[in-house]
Amino acid sequence: MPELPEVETVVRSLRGVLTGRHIQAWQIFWPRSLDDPELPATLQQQADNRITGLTRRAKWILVLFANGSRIGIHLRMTGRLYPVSMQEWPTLDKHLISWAWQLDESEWLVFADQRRFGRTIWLPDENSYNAFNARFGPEPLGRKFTTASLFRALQGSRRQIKPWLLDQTRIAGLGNIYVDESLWLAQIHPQTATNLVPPKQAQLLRDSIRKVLRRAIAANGTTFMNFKFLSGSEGGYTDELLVFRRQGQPCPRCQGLIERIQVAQRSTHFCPQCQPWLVRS
DNA sequence: TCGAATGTTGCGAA
DNA sequence: TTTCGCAACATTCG
Repeated sequence: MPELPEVETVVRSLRGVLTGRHIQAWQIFWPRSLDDPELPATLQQQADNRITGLTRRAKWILVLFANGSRIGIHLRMTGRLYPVSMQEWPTLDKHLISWAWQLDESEWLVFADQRRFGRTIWLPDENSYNAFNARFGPEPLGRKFTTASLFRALQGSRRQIKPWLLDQTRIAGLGNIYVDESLWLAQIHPQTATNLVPPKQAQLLRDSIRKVLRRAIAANGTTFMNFKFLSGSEGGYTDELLVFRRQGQPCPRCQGLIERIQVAQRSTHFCPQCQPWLVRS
């Protein structure tokens, strides 16, 4: 359950649950999910383990501690992060769980992950956080994601636009679903070379990305098989998808048939009729 | 049995 | 230097 809106949904739903709590114990079921095997011991040695907040950067969940250290959690394809009561905890099937924190008042925070791709990293200080932060491009919903900066960046590359948008060093947080949706809304063919996108289309693309992400966040994300936030609630954006996994169905804009092709090893959905190869302004 | 699945990384070859 | 394809990670589902 992986893209920006789903991660944002998890962060918002867990912020109130985690803020102010302490991690009393850490149970590890899949050690490889930890970037640093010493992380649990390191955390225990911290004088103050109070969680002061929860934020998101790209598709990472960041848990903030009182002394300025952070833990980053990436859900990858199938990760889920949710609280579980003390009563419920013993009944859980542990083989799907990568790790779990025991919080104050005897609640558990579970990181369950069917495919076990999810990762957890340790950012002890500002230096490590800055290095982490530098790995990503601008947040698409942030102030720095302007039409001018997007157009400039597009001019600097000759790659196909779809893999370019998926590249987290260019824009942070977009994944396969929302790239297809955004390109459809902006009427840009996914294989268009980035440097051939005219300024007007760049503006439309920037606005489309923000519109799609905002609507998805408002709907609590998209649910396929694995994404559920908190205990079992489903994301509502699944019903609002206009092209993703709708191959063979009529385009909502022009009634052409949605096609599915491979672009950069990812399944890609678009309308060949109203997303021409290259759009001129 | 094979292929594909919301993601990321690293390697080697154009 | 940039871009691209592929494998790997691990598991389930159709």
